[in-house]
Amino acid sequence: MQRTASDDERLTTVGLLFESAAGLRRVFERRLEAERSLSNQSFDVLIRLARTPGGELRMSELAAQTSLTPSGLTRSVDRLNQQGLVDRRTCPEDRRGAFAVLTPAGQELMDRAIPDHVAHVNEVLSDLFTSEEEATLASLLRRLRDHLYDRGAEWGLTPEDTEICDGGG
Amino acid sequence: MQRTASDDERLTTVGLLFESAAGLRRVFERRLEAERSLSNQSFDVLIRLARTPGGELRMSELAAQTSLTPSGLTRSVDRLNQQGLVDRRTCPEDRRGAFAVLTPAGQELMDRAIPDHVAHVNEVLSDLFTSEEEATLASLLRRLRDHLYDRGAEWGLTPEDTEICDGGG
DNA sequence: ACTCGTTGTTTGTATAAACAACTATACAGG
DNA sequence: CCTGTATAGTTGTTTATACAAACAACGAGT
Repeated sequence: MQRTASDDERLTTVGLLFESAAGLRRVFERRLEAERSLSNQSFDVLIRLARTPGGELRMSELAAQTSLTPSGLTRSVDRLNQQGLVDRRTCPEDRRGAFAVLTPAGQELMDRAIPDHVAHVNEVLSDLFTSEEEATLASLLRRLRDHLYDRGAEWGLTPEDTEICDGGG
Repeated sequence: MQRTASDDERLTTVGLLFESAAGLRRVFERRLEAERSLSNQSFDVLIRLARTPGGELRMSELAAQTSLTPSGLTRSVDRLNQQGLVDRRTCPEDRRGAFAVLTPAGQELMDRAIPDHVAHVNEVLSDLFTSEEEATLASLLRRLRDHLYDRGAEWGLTPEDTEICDGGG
């Protein structure tokens, strides 16, 4: 195997990636919980609905986008439904299928939550990277992600493990 | 707020970071489960014990290093104990305390698992980045992690959220 | 020694997760 | 049509997680 960096550098880089992701996730989690009483997962579901014209998506599509299992999504939507943020709508053309659809309350919540989230991301990352550095980071990470997702099968990942959900977060 | 990149670039970068970390985590998880019947979490606990002279660590230390809650670590060590990989040893100087210590079987397992893991990391990342690119990525991620962990309190993180566990993987 | 407050770890309880089994619907072939 | 098979979602069961309470042991001050 051709190595372009030492074993230790590699392990450290991977460790840093995990720590950075975990740190960011926790920061956003806290804020969402404190300000909106929303779990990261709920927000992830809601933001995908909010970004879809009509505010509705098939359950299976939503499951793939959020990296949730079908049963996980069913229960996540159950909870959101109990909170009055999401409704189910049976698909007219395929009566097996169901749409998850934002309620007016859910839409209204996200109309406020999304700009806040964007501002929060900017706040957390402000003054940390130059524009050029940020572009470099994005480019390197994109290559890593694409590499993992393109060749995922070689490393034992199933297709649904490699669903890509851009802009998520 | 001074912005050095557009909102969308920022969100995309964050999304890429999450997807990269999730992808890597899944790849390692599959391999560890398939070849060693070990969860990522178990491996994380074991690797820290294996890297400690004597192969033992206080429960609280281990919890901090693995980002597990104390109760989570208790249960994790319970499972490892049932598998015969870890034992508990009461601390002589402070009888409240307990050490988690690798059993011979656990030590032997890790003697084989760690080199395999390093090889796997190299395999997954081989031919993806140049040495220079990898150094750049590590440097940018380090700044991000340090930024998050230094200023974590501002974003609502508690001290134990920001324990640093280098080389983890 | 006795009490008070603190610390390290474990346990009780509720919430959430994954996996597999199930229901209902769709579709394809005879 | 009728049957077999695949697909969309849901539900049952088991397992893991976090939070808080319990417990045991330490240390300081009296």
